Amino acid sequence: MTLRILIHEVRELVSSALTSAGYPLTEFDVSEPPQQAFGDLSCNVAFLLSKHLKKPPPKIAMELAEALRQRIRGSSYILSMDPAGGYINFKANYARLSPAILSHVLSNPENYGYPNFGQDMHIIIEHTSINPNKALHVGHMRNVIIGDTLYRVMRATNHRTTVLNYIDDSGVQIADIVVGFKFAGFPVTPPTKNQKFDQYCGDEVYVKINEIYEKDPQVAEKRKLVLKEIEEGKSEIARFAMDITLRVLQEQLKTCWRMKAHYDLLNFETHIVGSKLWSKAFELLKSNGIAKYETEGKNKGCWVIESKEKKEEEDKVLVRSDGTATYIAKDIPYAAWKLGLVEDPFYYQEYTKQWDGSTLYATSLADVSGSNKSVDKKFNGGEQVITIIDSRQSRLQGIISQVLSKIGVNGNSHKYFHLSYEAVTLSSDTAKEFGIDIGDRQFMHMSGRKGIYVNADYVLDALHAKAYKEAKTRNPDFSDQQLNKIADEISISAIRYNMIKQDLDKIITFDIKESLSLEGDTGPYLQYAYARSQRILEKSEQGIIIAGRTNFAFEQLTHDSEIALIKEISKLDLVVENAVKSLCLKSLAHYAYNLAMTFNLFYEKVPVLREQDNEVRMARLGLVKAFGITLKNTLEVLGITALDRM
RNA sequence: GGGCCCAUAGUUCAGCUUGGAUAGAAUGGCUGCCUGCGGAGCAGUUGGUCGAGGGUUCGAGUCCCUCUGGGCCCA
Repeated sequence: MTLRILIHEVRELVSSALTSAGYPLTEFDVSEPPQQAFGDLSCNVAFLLSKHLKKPPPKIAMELAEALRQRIRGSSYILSMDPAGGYINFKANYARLSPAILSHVLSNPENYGYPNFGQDMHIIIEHTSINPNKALHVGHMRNVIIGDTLYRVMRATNHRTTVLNYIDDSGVQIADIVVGFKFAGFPVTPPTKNQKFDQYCGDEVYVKINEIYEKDPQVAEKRKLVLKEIEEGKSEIARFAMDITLRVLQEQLKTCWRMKAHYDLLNFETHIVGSKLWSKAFELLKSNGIAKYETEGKNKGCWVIESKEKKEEEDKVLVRSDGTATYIAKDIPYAAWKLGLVEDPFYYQEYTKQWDGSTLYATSLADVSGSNKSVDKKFNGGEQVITIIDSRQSRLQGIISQVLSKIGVNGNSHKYFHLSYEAVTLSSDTAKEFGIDIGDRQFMHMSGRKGIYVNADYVLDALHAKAYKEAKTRNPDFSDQQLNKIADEISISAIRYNMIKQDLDKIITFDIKESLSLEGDTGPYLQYAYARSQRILEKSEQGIIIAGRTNFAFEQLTHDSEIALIKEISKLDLVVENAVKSLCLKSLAHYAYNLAMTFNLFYEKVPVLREQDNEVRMARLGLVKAFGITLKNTLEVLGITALDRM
C-alpha cells in the first residue's frame, strides 16, 4: 500500500460519480492540496468541467459530492469528502491506511519504494568522459554525480544498465601534456612530493604549456606533430602519450570512486578511430541518403548533412574536401555503436576492480590472450541511450540525434537522449581567492587553460576535515578509523546532495565557503535524521525485540506529526517513478529533504521511548523503523550512505 | 546575423512539464528551546511590484507574444 493506491481509488470514485451525475468523463487531476487542513487529496474536476458546461465550479463540485458520498463505503481508505470552493477534498482513513502502508514498508526493507517498471530494459548511460590530461574540478563533479544518480535510480527500478566513460585519448589536450614533457622540459615525475599525477598535469603542465605557446610559436608547432603521431599510433611518442593518458585516468578514476561512482566500460577514442567504425557508419549515412557530396558552392568537395527543415541552418560538414573528418564524424559512429546500429567491432578486457567490487572493462581492438583475456560481453545496443554532457554540446548532440533518427531509430527520438546540464561557475568570493575581482557580476566561468578552477579532491578533502572534526566532538570515544569512515560518508553526502538538488538548466554558482556547510538543506542533514532514528531503535532493543515484526497497532498513531510522517513515507515510489520518467533527479533530493524534515518534526513532538503505553510505544518504534527504511532507500539512489552514527 | 538556456526574499534556490486555495525552503540578521529519544536539531521573527510590458482565461510565478538583462553555442 502506498499513496499511489489511494490516488487511484479517488480517481475511480470520481470517474464513476461523473457518470452517475450525468457529467461527461474528462481528464482531471488528483493531487495533494497546498494545506493539510483541506485534506489529504484534492480533485480539480469541477474547474475543468465548468469550462465547456458554463456552470460555476462550486455548483458542479456540490453535485458531484452528492454522487460521491454514496460511493464511499466502510471498506474504503477514504474517510470523508468535502466540496470546498470548486475543489473536492478527500480525507484519508488513517486507521486503515497506516497499518497497510507501514507493514508494507516493514516487510519490504530492501526494495520498498522501487517500482519495477524497468522490466530489464537496457539503458546505456555515458557520463564523466573527462579529457585525460587533468584532475577533476567541481564542474566535472556535477557531471559524475548526475550520471551516477541516474544509473542508481535506473538500476533500482529494474533497468539493465551499462555505464560508459569515454576516454578522449587522441585529442589536443593530451597532446599539450605530451609537448610539455617532451619539448618543454617538464619532469614526468611531479616535483612536489605526493602530488596526484592528474593534478600535476592539469594544474601545472597544462597551464604552463599554454603560457609557453603564447610566447614561443615553435613549441606550439610541436603540438601538430604530436597529434599526428598519436593518431598514427605506432611511434614512441604515441606509446608515451598512452602511458600518460593511463596514469592520469587512473588518478581521475580514484576521485570518481571516492564519490562512489560506478562504471562498466571505458571507451577509448583511439579504439573507435582504429576500429573503422567511421567507415561503416559513413556507408550507412550514404546509403540512407543522409550524407550528400557537394559539387558546388562553398562546401564544394565536402560530404555534408543537409538541413532541409530550416533554411537558415548551415549544412553540416562531415568530411572536408581534403578528406579529413570533422568532429561530427567522430561522434556519429560512436552513437550508432551505442544504439547497436553498426556491428560491434570491439573486444573487451577486464581493466580493473572498482570500489564496489564490480569489474570495470575497457575496449580493445585485439583479442588479447593471457592475463588480460577478452571477455564475451555485450555493452552496446541499448534500448535507450542517455549521454550526460554539458549544455555547450547541445547543438552537436542535437545534430547527432537528428541523424540517428533517420537511420534505424524508427520514430522514437527519445532513444538517443542528450541529458544536458549547465555549467558550474565560481562565486564572486571564490573568484577572489584566485585574485580576481569580477565586480558586479554574479559569477565567473572556470578556465582549465588558465588554472582557474576548484579541484574536486580539494573540496572533498576540505569537507572531510570539517566532518571529521565535528564527528570527533560528538563521538570522542571513536577510533580514528571509525571517524575517517564517517567523515568520508559525510563529505560525499554533502557534495552529492549539493550538486543534484539544483535544476539542470541552472548555472551552479559554486562558493567554497557555502559548499562546506553541513547544516540546513544539505546531505548531512539527511544523514543526521537517519542517525537519530537508528539511535532510538538501538536503545529500544535492549528491552524489546522488534526485529522481523511487521505488524503493530499502527491505527493508534493519530498525532499530526505521525500522520504527516506516514503520508510522506507512502510517497517514495511515486517520487522514484517521476524521477525516472521525466529524468528529474533533483526531485529525489527534494523528497529526501522533506522526509527528513517531517521526521525531525515528529522527533520533537512525539516521544517514543518515554511513551508509557506499551502498544503505542511499539507502534511508534515500528514507524521509526519504517521511516529509516524509506530514507535509506531514498539515499541509496542518491549515492548517500545512511549512517547509524555520525 | 542565427539558435538554445536563465531571471522568484539581502544571498543561494524550490514551485512552471500538467494554470487553481494565503508564492515556499535554506542561508544571513534578531529571539527563544539541551539534568529530556543526539542542538549537524526545533520554534518564532525579519525579508517578495515572481525582470518589464502586452495577450489568453472565471483564474497566470506557471501558457503565448514582444522587450530588457545575463550565460552558452554556431557563423
